[in-house]
Amino acid sequence: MFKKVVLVEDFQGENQGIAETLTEKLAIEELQSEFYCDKAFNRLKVALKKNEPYELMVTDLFFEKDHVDRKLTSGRELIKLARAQQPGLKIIIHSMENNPIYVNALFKEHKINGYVCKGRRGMVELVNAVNEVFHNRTFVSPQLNLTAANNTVELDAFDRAILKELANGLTKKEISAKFKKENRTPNSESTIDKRISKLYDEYKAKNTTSLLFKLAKEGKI
Amino acid sequence: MFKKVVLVEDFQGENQGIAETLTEKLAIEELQSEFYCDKAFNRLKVALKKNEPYELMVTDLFFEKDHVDRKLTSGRELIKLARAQQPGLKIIIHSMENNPIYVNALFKEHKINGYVCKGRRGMVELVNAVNEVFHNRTFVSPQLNLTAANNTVELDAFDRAILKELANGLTKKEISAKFKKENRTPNSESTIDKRISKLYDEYKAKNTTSLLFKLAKEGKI
DNA sequence: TAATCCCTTACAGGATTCTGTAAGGGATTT
DNA sequence: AAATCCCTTACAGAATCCTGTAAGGGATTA
Repeated sequence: MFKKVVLVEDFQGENQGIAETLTEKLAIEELQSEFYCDKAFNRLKVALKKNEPYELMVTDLFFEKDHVDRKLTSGRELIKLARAQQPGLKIIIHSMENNPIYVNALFKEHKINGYVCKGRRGMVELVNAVNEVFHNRTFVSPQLNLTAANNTVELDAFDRAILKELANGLTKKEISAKFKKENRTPNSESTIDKRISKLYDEYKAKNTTSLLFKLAKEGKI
Repeated sequence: MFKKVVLVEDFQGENQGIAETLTEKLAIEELQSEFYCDKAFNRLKVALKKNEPYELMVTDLFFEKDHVDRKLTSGRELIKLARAQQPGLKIIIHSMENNPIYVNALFKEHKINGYVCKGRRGMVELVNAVNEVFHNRTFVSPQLNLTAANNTVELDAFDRAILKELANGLTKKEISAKFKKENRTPNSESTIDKRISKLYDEYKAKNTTSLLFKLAKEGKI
């Protein structure tokens, strides 16, 4: 089993519960609990320098903001840097996020090794995940169903820029004017119109209202 | 200190962490961990019958649905029944919810004794909360700031009905027609117009799009 | 060079939204 | 009974949204 593991989770209760599971059920010898991404990344870096690298990182994705200054504000950023620095590190995510699209992206982009949803069976699954990952396999919470139809399309920068202004209540004419003023292009009302219409199709929305609602609900914006 | 405590929390990791805190840090002698509201309520009932009632309940608010059938689906329902059955029971809520309006309502309607936000300092706060409540005081997580300006207004049933249809992309005319068909009242286009306009003021939205976006983001709908 | 594709832009008209005025009815107050 | 308040409803005009057609330019391909 893994000997050296770092746990990154900001919720105190959850952190404690996971730590107990990892040390009791899985007999991890050296477990380092962290509450901030920056601190965790530092741990990884120092350990690597000393030639005593961590073997596994278990991390959350979303971290609450507080009075402490931070460079890394999300698990995603932490993972990116950690991967770049130490390609062999095993990474398991333990998070509330249950959007298959998002999770899929993490597997593809950052080569994570496991994904566990927080929930009723969170600890049972985590134990399984650690075991699987230890044997060089991947693990995904069953409820996620990653293979299911993920026919949604990614939003590009232009889409996002438009959606942001729509969310603020600007009309298309106003958005066009704003883009022109800020020398952003494309910026004509027609093109903006066309883009939004395309999004209607892609997200099966009938109008801007339902589009923004759906995207907000899915956490895409 | 309390001797007999029931903990109701569906997330396995969190449940474990809290249990450890309560038994280790607070020396609770008899702690019962439950993952479902129904089971917790049963525990309370049986203990009361035996004349060995629980003194404190620590509970979450939101419980994930799974394959197990359930009558009580939320902490709120559990609290209501528990209060009715055993008015002297102390209740502390430990939840993600950080909407002051909602928390305020819980204090007013159900006379809860403490409210702790899940988060970085969750366990520290929980220990404080239990101590305060033990001495017949109340506790609220500092970040909640219950007294602060809560100028947001609750959405009533009519508001919600309208917003739901708007989110689905129906026009006001369609909503009006639908309400008429379903014999729901009020149902005129004008009244629906007026209601939505009122919501613009209350939520500082410029149009339906920004209104739905804001409400979705705030988790109100 | 011509053909084709894709993106941007313009324009237009029918539908919908947004906002204001106004009228009627029920409940409460004077 | 009269006055007042609040909610519902109708209507209307200006602004905005939504959709379709069409034209122009750059890039790629034949």
